[in-house]
Amino acid sequence: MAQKNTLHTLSELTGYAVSTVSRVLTGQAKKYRISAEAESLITREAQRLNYQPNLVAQSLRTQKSQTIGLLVPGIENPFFATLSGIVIGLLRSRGYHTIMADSQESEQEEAASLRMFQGRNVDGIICIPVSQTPALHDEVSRQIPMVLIDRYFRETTLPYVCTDNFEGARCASAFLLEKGYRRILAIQGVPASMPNQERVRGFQAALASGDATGEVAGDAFSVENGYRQTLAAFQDGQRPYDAIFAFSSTILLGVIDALRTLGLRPPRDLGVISFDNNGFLDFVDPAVTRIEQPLREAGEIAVDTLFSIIDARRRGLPEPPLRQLLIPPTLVVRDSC
Amino acid sequence: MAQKNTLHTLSELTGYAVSTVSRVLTGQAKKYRISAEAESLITREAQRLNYQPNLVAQSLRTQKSQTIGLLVPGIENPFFATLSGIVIGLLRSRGYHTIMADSQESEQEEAASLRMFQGRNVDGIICIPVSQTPALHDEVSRQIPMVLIDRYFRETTLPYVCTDNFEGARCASAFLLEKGYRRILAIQGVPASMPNQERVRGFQAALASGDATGEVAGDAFSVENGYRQTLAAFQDGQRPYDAIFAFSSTILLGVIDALRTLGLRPPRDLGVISFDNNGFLDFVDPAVTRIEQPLREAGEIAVDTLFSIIDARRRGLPEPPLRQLLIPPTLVVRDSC
DNA sequence: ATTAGAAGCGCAAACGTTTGCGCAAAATTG
DNA sequence: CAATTTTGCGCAAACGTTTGCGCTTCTAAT
Repeated sequence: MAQKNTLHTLSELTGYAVSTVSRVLTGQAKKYRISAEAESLITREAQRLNYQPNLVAQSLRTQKSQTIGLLVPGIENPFFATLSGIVIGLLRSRGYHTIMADSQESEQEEAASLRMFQGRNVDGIICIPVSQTPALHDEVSRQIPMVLIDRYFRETTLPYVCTDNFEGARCASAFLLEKGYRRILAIQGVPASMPNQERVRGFQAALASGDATGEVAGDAFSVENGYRQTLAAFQDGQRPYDAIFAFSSTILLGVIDALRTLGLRPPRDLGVISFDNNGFLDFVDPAVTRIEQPLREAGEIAVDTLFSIIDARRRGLPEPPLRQLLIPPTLVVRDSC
Repeated sequence: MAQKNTLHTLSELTGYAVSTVSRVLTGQAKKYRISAEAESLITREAQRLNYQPNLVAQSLRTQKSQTIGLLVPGIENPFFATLSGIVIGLLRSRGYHTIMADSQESEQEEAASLRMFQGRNVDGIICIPVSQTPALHDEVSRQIPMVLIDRYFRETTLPYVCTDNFEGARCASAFLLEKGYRRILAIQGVPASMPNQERVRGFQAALASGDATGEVAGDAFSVENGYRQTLAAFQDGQRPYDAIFAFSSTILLGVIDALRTLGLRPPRDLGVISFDNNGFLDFVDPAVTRIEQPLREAGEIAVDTLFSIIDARRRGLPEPPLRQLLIPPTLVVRDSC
């Protein structure tokens, strides 16, 4: 069985008190005027034993954990996976660890995870919210700095950094109209989520100004949903739409699959446009015209914002100005419409 | 500022001792014969205050954490992201939380992460190893149950569950040969990693039996690597190979991209085959023939194995039989060769 | 009327740190 | 040489739990 080395064992081995050992190992030797002799003896012994401080005890004592909680609604979705990867990397480069939770789009799970974060003394939370009301988030964020990413609440005092989904959807829709499409089917994701609502709004705003018609269907950011909705719309050889606007790349895959089943081929038979960045979209046949979101930038801003709050609270300073940001996405034109 | 509720505050509010409160809230009321009256009062008050036990203190005291450490070599790779998602989900369904670390293919980072897991009292570790020698892993695993997934050490007493990469690569190569391809370029990932080495072996084993020739190039599981190697191989209009075997879906994307640049089109101009499962591969033009790995099954076995060890150690039982598993992958035939 | 057992609960130690305070010895000063 | 300061380090409390043990009080049995 491996050794369980504590300050106490080091104390016994070196003959110095636990407190002295602690001060040496936390680099406070100078500050507390520990002799060079003691310092080198202790560090040497710590090296030899591969001493690893018990982070749990440390955290209990200092009320910090060098850990950030990351809450996403479904890690299996490549969009969230990519975003998570970016955030985890950024946190790591700041010396912070990440504890991940997955709410699976469930408010229950979300609440449980937030509570768990509280109980774990995480130093901050980055959250893609699922719930409709910010009550719990507000409460938790009074104790632990939190910033929202990708989704946000309409009226909230929580900082957030999200894509300007309204503008993105408007822009995508306008592009379709410009290309001459007139009957557009938008296949949406989770209807209650803010990005989705904004995309619906953007879609409708673009339609409002012209003579085109549009409809919204669907209920999940999933391949299945894309498949199902497309099949349903084009059943019996009908062609009620001449373009499809998929609200995510997962939905898009379902659409493409369904179109193949139906024997329809974009852009010949109808136009297709999507949301989300995903390198794979360039390799789909045909390469998909899409709205790309600045994920890395969003991640960076979110992490920055989070740490500025953490920092301010630690030093007892007033909270930094509330940062609520909508980053404009960009249209990437390819061959699908 | 939000309330910081501890057993102590509940104790004061209800008039019962901290220990009583603790026992009630951990469901030990019967066991310790706490009166129904006390129990209901305490639970009621805990509800009202939204009491959330301090998991850090709990963990320090009980030496458990309800947390598993997950170490991957690069979360941005969709393959690892998918696998992570599966594992996180499985752990969650067992009531365990996940703390994720990313070694970025660096031994240094890997070591730091494993030490971090130790310091955090995680109850178990699931690891995709990066290091070449199992020394540290062996040491850590004496203290904390660990199972390897996806990659393993050649001679190790650590349990693992991985794809049978030799067989997968052999099978893919054999398929190419069968289709008549004779000059094959294999573009590999991280050369030192076990799956990669096994794939190289499988590739060479398949070639050995016939009259075909093959070469191995590349050094990373990345899109760039695939792109670079393909371009380098086919420069100056040369056609030294009639098929490419990409060792991962990321590499594959680079290959496809390069082929487009070069004006070559599979399967007409040459055959292409890949490793990895990734739903997107069906939507690439042309749909990619590939070796799919049973990710979910692997995740399930890994988690099962881990908990069987955790369980055995907790109850002081002997370790369960060492489980070292190679799961055979499956060939999925599409249109790229 | 004593006593044994049960019922109901509290004391205090322990988990491994960090840190304010204090104390003795050595060094410096007047 | 006495008084003061500096040097070097240890004591013990605290973070919030869990849990072995033991202390009362009550009931019931002898």
